[in-house]
Amino acid sequence: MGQLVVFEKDSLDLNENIEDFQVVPKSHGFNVNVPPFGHGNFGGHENDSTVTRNKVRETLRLFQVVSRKILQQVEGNSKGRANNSKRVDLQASKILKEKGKYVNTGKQILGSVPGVEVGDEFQYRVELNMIGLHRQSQSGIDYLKHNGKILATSIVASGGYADDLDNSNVLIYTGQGGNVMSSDKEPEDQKLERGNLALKNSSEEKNPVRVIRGYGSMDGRPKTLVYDGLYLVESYWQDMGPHGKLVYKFRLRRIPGQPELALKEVKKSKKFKTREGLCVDDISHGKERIPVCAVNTVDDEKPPSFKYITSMIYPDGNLTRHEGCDCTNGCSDSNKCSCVVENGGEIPFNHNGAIVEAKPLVYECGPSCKCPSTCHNRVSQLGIKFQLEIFKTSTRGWGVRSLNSIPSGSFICEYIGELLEDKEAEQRTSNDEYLFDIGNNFTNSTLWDGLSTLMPDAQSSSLEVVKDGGFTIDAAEYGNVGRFINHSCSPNLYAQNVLYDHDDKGMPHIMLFAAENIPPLQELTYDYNYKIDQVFDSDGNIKRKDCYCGSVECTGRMY
DNA sequence: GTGTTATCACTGGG
DNA sequence: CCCCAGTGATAACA
Repeated sequence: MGQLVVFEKDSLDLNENIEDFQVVPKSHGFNVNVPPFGHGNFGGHENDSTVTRNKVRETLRLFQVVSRKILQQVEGNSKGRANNSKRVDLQASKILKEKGKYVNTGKQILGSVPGVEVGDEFQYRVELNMIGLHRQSQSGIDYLKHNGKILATSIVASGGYADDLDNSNVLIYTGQGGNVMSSDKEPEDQKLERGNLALKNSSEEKNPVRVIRGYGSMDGRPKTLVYDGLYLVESYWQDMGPHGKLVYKFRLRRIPGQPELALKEVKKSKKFKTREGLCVDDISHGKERIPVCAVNTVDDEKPPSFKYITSMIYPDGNLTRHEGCDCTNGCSDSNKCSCVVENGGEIPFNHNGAIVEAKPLVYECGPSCKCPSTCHNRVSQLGIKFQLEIFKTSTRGWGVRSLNSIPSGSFICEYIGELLEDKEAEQRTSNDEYLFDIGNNFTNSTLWDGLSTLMPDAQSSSLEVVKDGGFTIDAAEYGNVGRFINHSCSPNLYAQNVLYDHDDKGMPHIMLFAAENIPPLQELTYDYNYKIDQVFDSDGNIKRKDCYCGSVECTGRMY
């Protein structure tokens, strides 16, 4: 057996890494894989690594939906039996493990993990475990044994100790042990064993160590874990800890050549006000609660002009008013609240405002309900929550991205414009780019394949499917930020039909929600759901449009 | 194999 | 917001 590990430049192959370590002569040092930035949708080739990427995304997406469903039950707006445990993360991960949805389950991996990219975000430690990024459920240092010697594979820097979490490429990490975290035991000197020993060995062997950083306070609720890439352990020493006992300290330096974290880029640009310099102006002209900037670093083009509106324009006539509920003390009672009943007995959102799962149609409480605007059954009607900006892409015109991290299930924005009957839509000459065909909007997309096998009761049979109403939303002249969101065959958003102010099921509001955790500056996309050779012009000829989303699933044609 | 223990979790209450 | 105790699952270790 040779030395350690790791990855020749072209050996991203998952199976090789799992079956056994590759042998690289020590003198060559470590050849580090630098994965592409973002979610790997751009310019990818169909090979094992992109396939693995999709598996990782699917596993995480399923986990997020399942954990939200369990949380929904725990929060008590459910008819189901109450579950005692509040650890929705652990319950959800157990289900996925039983169903064999874990990824990278072979031997532990030193270096990059297939399918995981710098900047990927997570909400729970167990997510790291599910995809083989960091196996320890609580411990911050993960390691493997190779030829009788233990080597660190990954660390989680959550700020539980006084670690240096600044924006530099250097991280000072405190070792484990010594009863530092437990209050009921006497603190003692940390020993050079377990994780501490592994980091020491990694320092000597100069093998790459994955770093996952936690942002947000330990007890403050919103916490995000971000995969920060590969580091080398430069040095280690003993230091006096805050409790008067010796602790180990490790200095890690980020390996150059990896993409910068978008999180840091955004912070930096805000600090130096460069983003304000990029921002042409608020395209909503103050109509959104949060300004929507336009940035263009590609060319001189200005955003196209249109009239910004924040609510749908309906044709003259008779929209049936939504019959509201009479709840004055919360809308959680599945029997009393008529809106909850329409949703199949459960509020489709968690208390933090995340949608639980995709449904054919969601009923929010509305203007004719007696409940206040703080009702948990009002989410998408309240407008944009994230700092969105439109930006010029290199191949697909303008696109939309967020400056904030977006947790899976979050509401993004409505697709707003003029509602037209399809007859009228055909007569208009609006650019296809700014049309949304409501009939296309099937929620049973491939995004959620596999969910039903995990949660047998996932879809209640009583829910109606939106009929093909023959309506189109035209956002060419009047619209909102939603008109700029591009299509992708491998999207990170999905379109959800919602009713709250009227009852016409054929023309629901089109609300876009996050289908996964989305890092800052990653382009937001959804599946336009066109069918190839099913789009016609006014003369009845088949129309074609090429797709440039660049994802593995992309057929090259949008329609 | 099987029991024991350590662990930069997580939750909810005060 | 901060601190704390109670409940936990997982993997390493004996």
